[in-house]
Amino acid sequence: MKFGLRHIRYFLAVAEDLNFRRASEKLNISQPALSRAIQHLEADLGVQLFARSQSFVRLTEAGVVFRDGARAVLNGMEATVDLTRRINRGEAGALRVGYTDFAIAGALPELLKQFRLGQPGITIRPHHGVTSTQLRELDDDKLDIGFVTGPVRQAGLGRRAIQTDRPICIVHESHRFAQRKSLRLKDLADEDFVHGPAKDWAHFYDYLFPLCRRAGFMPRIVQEAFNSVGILGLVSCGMGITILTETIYNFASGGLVALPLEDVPEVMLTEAVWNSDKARLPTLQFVEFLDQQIALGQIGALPLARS
Amino acid sequence: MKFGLRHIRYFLAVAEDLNFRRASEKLNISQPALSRAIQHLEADLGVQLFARSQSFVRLTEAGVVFRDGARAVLNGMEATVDLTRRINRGEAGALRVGYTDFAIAGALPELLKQFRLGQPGITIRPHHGVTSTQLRELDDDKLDIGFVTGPVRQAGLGRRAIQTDRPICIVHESHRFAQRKSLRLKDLADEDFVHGPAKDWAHFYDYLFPLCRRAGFMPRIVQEAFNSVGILGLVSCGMGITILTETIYNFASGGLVALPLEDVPEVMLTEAVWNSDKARLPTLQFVEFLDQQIALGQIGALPLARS
DNA sequence: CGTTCTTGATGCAGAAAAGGTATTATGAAA
DNA sequence: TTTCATAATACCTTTTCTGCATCAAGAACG
Repeated sequence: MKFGLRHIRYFLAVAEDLNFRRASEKLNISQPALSRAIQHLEADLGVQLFARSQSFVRLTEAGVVFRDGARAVLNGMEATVDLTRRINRGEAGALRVGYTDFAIAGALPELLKQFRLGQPGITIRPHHGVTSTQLRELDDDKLDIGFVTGPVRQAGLGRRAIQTDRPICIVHESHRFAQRKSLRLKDLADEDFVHGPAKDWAHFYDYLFPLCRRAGFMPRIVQEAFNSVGILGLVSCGMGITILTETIYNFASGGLVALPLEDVPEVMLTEAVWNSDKARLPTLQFVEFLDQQIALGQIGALPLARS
Repeated sequence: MKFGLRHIRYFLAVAEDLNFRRASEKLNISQPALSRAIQHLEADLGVQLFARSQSFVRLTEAGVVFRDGARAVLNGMEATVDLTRRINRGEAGALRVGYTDFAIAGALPELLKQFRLGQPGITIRPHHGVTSTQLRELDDDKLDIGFVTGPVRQAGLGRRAIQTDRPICIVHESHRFAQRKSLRLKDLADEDFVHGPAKDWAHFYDYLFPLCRRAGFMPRIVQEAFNSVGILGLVSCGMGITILTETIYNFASGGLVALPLEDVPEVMLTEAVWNSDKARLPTLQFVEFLDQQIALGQIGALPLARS
């Protein structure tokens, strides 16, 4: 195999036209150069690819087989080159995105959707994980960017604020609290609570329950649902009240009233973090995208309060 | 795309070793030549494929993608070259084989099986067809070789005798004919006949029925089976007698007696025929194979009588 | 801390390959 | 026969590739 891609291109041109002169013109080379290139190819293969005389040219049986194979090879090569270049420009590749429960319940889905519109070549690989897990995975280069919730005190990480969640109390419009402007935690001491799924919402309750303890009570759980939609549904039925975040309340249907909790000043910050050193191109593109979204006011540290 | 297969081979060598010097030795070129070639490839792609310093070489992300694609391309190219060469040598390709009912019931299956053992690269494409159809298809280059039965008087065809079939009368061992050495056609005038499938056995009956007519009777058909096994099975049950060929009787199970027909001297000759002018390599190889088999006495014009 | 070794890159000259122009040989068409 | 078109060949130029010698920069080692 001494021949190159050049020979293959020449061969395919002749195989299409079955005419050396016309093919040579399409290839922008002289006819003799083309003749000799084909001769070299045939000599190298040890196979006659064209049956030719001065008056006609046609493919031999072996020539037909070679043409089909050569076409496939050339197409494959072009596809590979194209993909390689797109990877190089960051237009293709994979982005491994970690997320916490809060991220996935908040801005993340829309964020990923928007990003994919702008970068359809980049495959998003979402990985669920709590904050500590994500930080370890970032370090082990198993994650490109993480959406983590809560304070992160690790150096060498780039970060952008995505959303701040403040707990709110959600009650049905027929509830005795419905007319009030706001609540205090201790007002909830005797209420029935609808609880989120313990496994998926662990982080939220790790944050909330200490607050309740500080207010002198433990929430009395009367119902548990599988997800936020379920929680809101049970509250809608009057099964009890719940504490969720503004973000999640945005998905609520009618008949519900959200009440701020006066004595809970803390907010839960969800951030995007990535390893500045190991950042690959798709990561950088995603960060750039995040900055655009922040500039547009779509995401950031301001609460997305429902008007 | 100015690079050639040479660049790809060089690239893959470096991608495997991640060491320019060792790779250059494996490629039997000097290290500077290899460095240059890789530089040209990268410049042509506009993509850095290797991250390198004086102390280490590793693939970039784009390099990994290019390596995988390039491997596939090179493998595809080698496979194509190999197939092309085998086609050229007649070791691969397709052989379109026509056959009549007699051929397929006789020597043909074993013949094709043996041929495929010796030429596993050649795909056999069997086409059923009566003699006249096969001759037309040979002429139209829709068939490479035909197994035809009966006299063929067409010029320009190569031919080899495959088998001669003489009709025999088959009866159950309890039949009154069973003790006889031979029969004459007219003996059968009052017998019940088991008939082969009209469609598949048309040629045989076109040959046999005129003989019966000459003997002054028409066979009285009492049963019809789907194939030769079915016919023999019905004869085994005592449903009637039948006339088949020696070839087919070779497949019979026990309890049956074959009786020669004294007054039927004609034999049915099955021949392989092909177009000498248009013969492609696989065809010639098959003819050569036939000649070998004839030399071995496996096939030919001698009747394969059951001892 | 310097020495030595190894690695990849570079300069240059010779070799090889590819290309172009002019021409030839051979069928087909007029 | 003449003319036309085709593919092949001859000959020379240009481009590309290669090897040798060498350089620059880390790594290994005493």
